[in-house]
Amino acid sequence: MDSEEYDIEYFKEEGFIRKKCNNCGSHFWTRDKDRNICGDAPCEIYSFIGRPIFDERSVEEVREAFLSFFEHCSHKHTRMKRYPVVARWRDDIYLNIASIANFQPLVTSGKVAPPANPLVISQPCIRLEDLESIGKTGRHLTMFEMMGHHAFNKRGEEETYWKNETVEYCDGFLRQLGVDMNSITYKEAPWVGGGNAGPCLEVITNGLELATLVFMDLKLSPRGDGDISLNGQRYNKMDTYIVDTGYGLERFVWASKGTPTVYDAIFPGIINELVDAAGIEHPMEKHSDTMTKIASLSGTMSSGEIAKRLSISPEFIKNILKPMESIYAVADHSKCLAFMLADGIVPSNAKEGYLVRLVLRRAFRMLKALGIEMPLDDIILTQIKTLRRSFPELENAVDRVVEIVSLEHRRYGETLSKGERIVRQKAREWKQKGEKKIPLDTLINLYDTHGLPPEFVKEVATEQEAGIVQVDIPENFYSLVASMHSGAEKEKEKNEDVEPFVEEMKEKTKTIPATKKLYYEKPSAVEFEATVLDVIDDSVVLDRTLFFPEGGGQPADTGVLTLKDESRALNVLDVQEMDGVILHKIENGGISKGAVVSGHVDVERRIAHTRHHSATHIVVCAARKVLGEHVWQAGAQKGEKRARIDITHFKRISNTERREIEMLANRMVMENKDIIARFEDRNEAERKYGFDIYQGGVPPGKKIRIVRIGADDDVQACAGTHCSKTGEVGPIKILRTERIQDGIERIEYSAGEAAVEAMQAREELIRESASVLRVPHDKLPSAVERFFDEWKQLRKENERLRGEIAELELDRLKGKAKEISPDIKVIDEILPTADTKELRKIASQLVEEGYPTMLLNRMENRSSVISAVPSNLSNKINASEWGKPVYKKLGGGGGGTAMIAQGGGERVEMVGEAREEGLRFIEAKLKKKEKMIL
RNA sequence: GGGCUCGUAGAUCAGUGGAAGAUCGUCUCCUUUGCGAGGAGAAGGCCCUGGGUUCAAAUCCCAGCGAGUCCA
Repeated sequence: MDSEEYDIEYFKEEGFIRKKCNNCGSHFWTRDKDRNICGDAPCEIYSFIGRPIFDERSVEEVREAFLSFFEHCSHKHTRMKRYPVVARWRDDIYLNIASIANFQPLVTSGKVAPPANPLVISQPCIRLEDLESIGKTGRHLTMFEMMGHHAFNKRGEEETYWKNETVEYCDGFLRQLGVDMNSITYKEAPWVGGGNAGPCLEVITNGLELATLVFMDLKLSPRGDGDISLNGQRYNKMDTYIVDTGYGLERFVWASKGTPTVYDAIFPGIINELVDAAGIEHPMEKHSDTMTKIASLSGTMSSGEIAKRLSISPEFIKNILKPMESIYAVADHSKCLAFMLADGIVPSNAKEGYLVRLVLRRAFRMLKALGIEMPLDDIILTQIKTLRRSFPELENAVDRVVEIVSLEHRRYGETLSKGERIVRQKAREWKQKGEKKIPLDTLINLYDTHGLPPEFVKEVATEQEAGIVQVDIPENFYSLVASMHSGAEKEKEKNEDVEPFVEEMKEKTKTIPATKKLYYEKPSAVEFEATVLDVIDDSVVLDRTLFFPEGGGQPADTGVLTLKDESRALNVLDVQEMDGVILHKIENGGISKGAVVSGHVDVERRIAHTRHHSATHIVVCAARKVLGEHVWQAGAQKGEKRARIDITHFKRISNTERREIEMLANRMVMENKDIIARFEDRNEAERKYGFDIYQGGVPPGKKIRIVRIGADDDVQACAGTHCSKTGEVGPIKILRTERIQDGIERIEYSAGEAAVEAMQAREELIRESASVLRVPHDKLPSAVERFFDEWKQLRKENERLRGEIAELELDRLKGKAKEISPDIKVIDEILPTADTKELRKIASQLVEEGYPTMLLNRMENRSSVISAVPSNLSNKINASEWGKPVYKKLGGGGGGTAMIAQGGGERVEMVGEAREEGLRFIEAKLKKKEKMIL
């Protein structure tokens, strides 16, 4: 990046000098002519520990100072409310990682006007990249507030402000706080992130980076042919250029207090509670010198290096530093969880829900290791009590937070106790096999499939009762797991084939004016006239249309287009929208530009879709009322006969809840509320209704279509077709609920005629079942139960009787034994009705009494054979070989041991011959033996 | 969105193609003044559902339903 990017007038006016860091080689600006290093860690140690940079301020004070500074500076910034920590308006990230993330990608690309310009905000952000470092480094936080002032500029329009003012304001704000101006350095550090990039200045004092001033004016070029190269990727200039600043709220508070860690600065209360609960002492009480030294170095080197440098004893690390790290991490995690859960994230095995579970389980683990009994939900509630002054909305969620956290705690406990059993058993297995160590792939497998961290496996496996098996945990364990998974990722390439096609169609439709959407203006019309603007392959573009294109889970309309002149009808198979241009895919071609057509929409299909779409809004609304505010639509599909929505919820929807949702939904129908759909200004809509309107996704554009039911019972951004009154939806019948993922429930339902049909189908099911059993409908459950019980009893009775028959058969069969050679009496019989089990039972009895036995049965379509030989004859006859020719005769196979074998075949008519075959075999065998003996 | 693992007695699990098992719990009897403990015995299984392969499937294959877990 060129150095003139940082050629900023304010620096010159103020007498800043551009220097090159003697240590790291990066360029920086400073007022101090004697300064030769950039001032950033690791080039400089934290010099503010124990020596605050400015007067002590609380989190609230710093935040307010920042927001009002920018509200009242010469560019009057508008103060914005925070956005949620879960980035539901974006499909590339789950969590809100920066204040600018609120405005990506639609505002930053210039497609949507900013909600205010310039603006200032303090945005709670969550970053889990450095999860492992939390508590250890003293500066990492999973959840922090990024204070930012943003100015959105567009080329060719009047500039709000750019680099010069940004630096001037930063300087001014630091001066107002009382920071020594000579200590400040502005370090040049090109910034890259989220598909954008630009020059950037890091604002540093006393070794601590307080803020980042980004001048975002580049975007990643999709084909890699951009003019500007950064970090090995090509970028192009954007049409917009944006001031994106990030001031670390917690860092300012830390700098003002000079505590050893940022955690001590922002959660002193929680930390004291945890220290007490763990029964230890905060090391600052007795070892404040050591702690201050460690803290000063913590930005510069790893904890291992620090320990070496300061010759800290391993005992001190184990007994004092390690527990403190966990306490810091719990304090941090509990705040992170407060925001995640209150903003509606539901724990799950997928997506953002997995992230919240990850943090939850880390916190549980550390609390357990610290021996703290206090439940995590109590700690989170304490956090919320502190936070509610600034974020009163968190308090609305306390009941849900408590429920989710204790539920997750229970689940985690179950996972661990199950894991304990698994590990113990595996350990025993290895012990028996003589293995001393658990193999690495097993260790990885235990984590991957059962969620058992290697530390846990080690703990259990080395216990006395498990047999003390060695466990070696490699340093890079977690990256090994990660690399194992990355192998399967190449599958995704399929999607890339679709992209060029979409690009191509976009290119082709680019010059065509947007189609007029009659289906919004006249929702109930079914016929229209239009002119053909263009024909692309088998798709027709009209100047206006009633055909609804597929979108938002609503399938496309079908119908016919009739050519005015020829009165020829063309079937419309599919309708798609490309950047406002609607493509009608037709079955039979022969249509040309300029033709006038009349269109006719398949009205039955359309109405069914419309009902199901309105029903979807009603069901989600009912579900939110029954289950809670955290319910968020995670996908939807409408059809003619049924529709489904996936919603986030932390447990299974019970039978009662399902019925309650159904009742509430139908009540909304019966109240015949108005459904009003109209286009509204996006920013205004967001202000009025909040981000809950984006349940079905975030539509592009400055204006968005808002669908409201009743007195704003439900408000959503939605492009679909809707009834004008809820009464038109007709009955709503929930068909089933399904758990498609942990934390996501799918509700399937029918509306209108389809609902009546569904109810009739169910009724028919009951009627048929009842008539089979010849009982009235209401006796069905008791009758089924009775039949099932009786069936079980009869089955047992049957088994018992067959046993008795077997006993009785014994004498009869013994009487029919054939003396083939002296002292050897063979029994071979066909017992047509006996089952295999019975044959076996009888045969084993006879064998015990010394008879070689072969028994056959004759079922409807197969015949089974059992052959058994007493042990004293097993050297002469092999039961398995004896059976072979018999199975063959029956057209099947079989086998077994020399003592007992079984088999059979499907040629039941051959049973008699098969039996003779068996007899011949054994005669031959015994006679031969006899001869040999003779 | 992708991967892996698991569904067998009330509970926890063995069994991995040739007669459904163990431990705990339950019940009955013995022992005891009673409880506990001990001894003897018994009951309790659509081996998740549906297809397929096989002479034969709890076991192998496919699909579904249910549960757990890891990764993006």
